[in-house]
Amino acid sequence: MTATNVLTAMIEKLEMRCALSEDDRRAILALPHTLASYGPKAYIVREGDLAGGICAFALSGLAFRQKLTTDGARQIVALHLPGDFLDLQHLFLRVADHSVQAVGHLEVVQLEHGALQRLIRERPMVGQALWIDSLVEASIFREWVTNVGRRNARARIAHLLCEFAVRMRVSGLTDEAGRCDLPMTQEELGDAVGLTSVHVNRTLRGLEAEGLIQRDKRRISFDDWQAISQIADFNPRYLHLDQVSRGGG
Amino acid sequence: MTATNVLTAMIEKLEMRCALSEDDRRAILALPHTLASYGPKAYIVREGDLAGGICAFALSGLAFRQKLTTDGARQIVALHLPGDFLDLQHLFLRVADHSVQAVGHLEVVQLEHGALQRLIRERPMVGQALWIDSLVEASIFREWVTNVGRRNARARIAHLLCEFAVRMRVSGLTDEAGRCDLPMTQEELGDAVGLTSVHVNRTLRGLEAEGLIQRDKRRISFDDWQAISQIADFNPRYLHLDQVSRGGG
DNA sequence: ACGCAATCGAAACAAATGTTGGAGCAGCAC
DNA sequence: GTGCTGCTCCAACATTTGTTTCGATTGCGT
Repeated sequence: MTATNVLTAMIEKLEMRCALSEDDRRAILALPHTLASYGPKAYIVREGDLAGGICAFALSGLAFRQKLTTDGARQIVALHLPGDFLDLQHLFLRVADHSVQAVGHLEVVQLEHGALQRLIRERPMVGQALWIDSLVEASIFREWVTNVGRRNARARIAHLLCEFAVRMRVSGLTDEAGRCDLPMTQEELGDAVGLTSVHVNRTLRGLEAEGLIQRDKRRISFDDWQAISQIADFNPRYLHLDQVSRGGG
Repeated sequence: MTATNVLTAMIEKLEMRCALSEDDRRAILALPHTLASYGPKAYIVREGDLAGGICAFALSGLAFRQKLTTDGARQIVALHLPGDFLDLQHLFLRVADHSVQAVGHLEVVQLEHGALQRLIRERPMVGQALWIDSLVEASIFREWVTNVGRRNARARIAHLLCEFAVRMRVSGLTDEAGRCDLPMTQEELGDAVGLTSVHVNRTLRGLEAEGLIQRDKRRISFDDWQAISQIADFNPRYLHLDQVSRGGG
């Protein structure tokens, strides 16, 4: 992947958030940046870090955000796919309140906070697009609170699958058949939906027995969208996929 | 409360997020605004609303954000005190993904989205302060995911109390003794921490029996901060109270 | 191909939390 | 005051979810 289309991917993402001018795009393409890659379980940001360094944009691979409790339990609070900003959430904060970790192999573009902040000051529309992106992430956090707080195990897991599938589809990452696989261990799944891996295993086997999902090794997929999204109580509104049409504020 | 010190409260809040210039403050004071008040359970924003109208800043009273599931369960995803912006989260979004509701009697200043967006464009530092405020809210959402997903009933409720107490203290709303009361019904408490009101009741009685909290009618308070915050696994880092010292980005 | 480590599948049992239903009590409208 | 209405408190019981443990399987490095 060349330097140019690396930043083009970022422009595409931002244009999903609000309309940009030719000057905006030029300014983005002029950003100083470096490519980096992380191995499985590598940390991109670590809770407690003094932020203010680097903001990454994912090109390929998966990552998640997580928090730890004092007794060692982990809660995954967000998933990230290619095309997501990985720590816009810390852009203006002094110290990281959570960690960001690669799932498998992960490739990113790194941008310095300083450069990004300068861009935001000089190209307000780009700033707005970034702001909107962080607001959409916040909306997803709220849905996760609801998912973990008010749905049972079946619905929680189904909901996670639905969110993942929709986001993959929107990013053009599903296969020809429109299917996609979620390559997480059952323990990671549990940490994302507030369950133990044992109960995730039970629930997953149940869903498979009912013919609602298929599993192959560590990958989960499904093809009856209607059925699974109903079980999940899934309404994509919170993903704010309609932002494009808004144009600039 | 006069129009002037109404906006002064807003300036104070924003200066907790980043340093503002004299011009910034003047621009804020020049904002067109109206006062409004809501009765108990009145909606300030309703899920599904086309956003783009009004952004409120709370002057007195409590409010919370909530989402509903299809089968009617409610999840409260945030609490708001005097001095909080009530729907910065929707400032740039087309349709509201959740509701904001008054708890008791609530007084606010209303600002039009258009006016706010103009202010952001003309005074970038004010924009940054608002952005930071929304990032801090997002951080609180993440902590709530963790609270609901990975702590037991005792810890969850204690954590909510701790968060409330710290935020009240920071806003200068505690009484002389540094105590504060949380005037929510047990059902509302349950909806905030992902439990039923029955289990909230059990847990609350347990905490009181152990001498960790006191209750008077619908109000809960405590005075052994050490004890309660340990039970809650409470670490105030996620509230990002240290933003002030950062100055401008 | 071999062996180690991680993950999955599974069962028995334990604990936490939810459900239902109802009694008592406070606040509020009249 | 009287009668509602909503909240608190409580108990019995049901259900979901967690814990522990272990064998089977898979992935991976050599």
